[in-house]
Amino acid sequence: MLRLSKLTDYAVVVLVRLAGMEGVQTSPGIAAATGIPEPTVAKVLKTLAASDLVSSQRGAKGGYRLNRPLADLPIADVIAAVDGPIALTACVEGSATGCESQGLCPMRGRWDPVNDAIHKALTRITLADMQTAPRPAFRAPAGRASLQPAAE
Amino acid sequence: MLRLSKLTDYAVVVLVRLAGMEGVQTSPGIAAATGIPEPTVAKVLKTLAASDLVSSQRGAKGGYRLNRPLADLPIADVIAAVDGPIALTACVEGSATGCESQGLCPMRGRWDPVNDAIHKALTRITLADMQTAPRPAFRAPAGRASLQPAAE
DNA sequence: TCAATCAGGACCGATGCAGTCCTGATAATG
DNA sequence: CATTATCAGGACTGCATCGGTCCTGATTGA
Repeated sequence: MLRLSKLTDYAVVVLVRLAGMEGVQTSPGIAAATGIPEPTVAKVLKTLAASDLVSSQRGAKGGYRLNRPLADLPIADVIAAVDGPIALTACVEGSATGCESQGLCPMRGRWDPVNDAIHKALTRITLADMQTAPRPAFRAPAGRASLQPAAE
Repeated sequence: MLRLSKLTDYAVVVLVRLAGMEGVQTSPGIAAATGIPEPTVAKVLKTLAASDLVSSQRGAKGGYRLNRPLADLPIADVIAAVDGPIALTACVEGSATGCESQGLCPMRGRWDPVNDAIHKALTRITLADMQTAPRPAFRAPAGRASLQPAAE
């Protein structure tokens, strides 16, 4: 459980890749570099652009560019951009009309502290933290420099 | 996203209900008290029993009983019992054979710190915390003793 | 022996996600 | 100005998972 979508995982990979270059990068280019299928990369990029995590340049010589440095990009933002707001139950966030059995459910709103704790934890961790995580990509392919292992 | 299953929500409701009584309680009884359909309650109880969160007494006059007080029951345990281990991606937990593009994925294992943070946050919060959460069910008229079998 | 209750599945429908594709808008270039 | 490369924003489908129900035993008290 608590499984987040693959798209979010892809988004992190794409963003890290995007951070490694100065100019704009195209969807096919990123797809080739990361091994993620091109349509999927395009979809992820569009989603990230909609949330202002990346900027897009249309037309020929266009592409995408990272808006903020990785160290300033909490993973919570990425998850929120791709997977929607971070909420643990369907019964959360002032959806007064969502829960079908409001009168019966004795736990209404009880998940709020849990959600808050998770949100805080996810806001603390940035993509830079994930980039320098202990595990150093044991078989990094060509085109991507091997990351230095960093003790936590 | 990060949505946990309804079953987990039900489990919390059931456990809180279970904590309110001394002796054993039957599935139909809990179903009537909480408004959750009886088969679903039975399923939740069986799952919780499999994880030793509750004890069961078979036969006539049987039922379920809570094993530990709510204050000693972190929400992480409930989630793990109902929804399986807490892990954010499919790429996690030593599944060296799971990821189809190991060589390409530069983020292998990068989610570990995130998972760890979430697990810690979830372990800190117990069911007692959720029971006494700030928000007291803003529209539950009769507290928790609604016996209507969810006409919806 | 009989009835009540849990155990442990199988089973089906609905929901949501992953992934692909299509059509248009924009901008550089010859 | 025409062409081409690229993003924008959908719709669409197949698949997996989950929610929920039900059935057949095993156990135990009366």
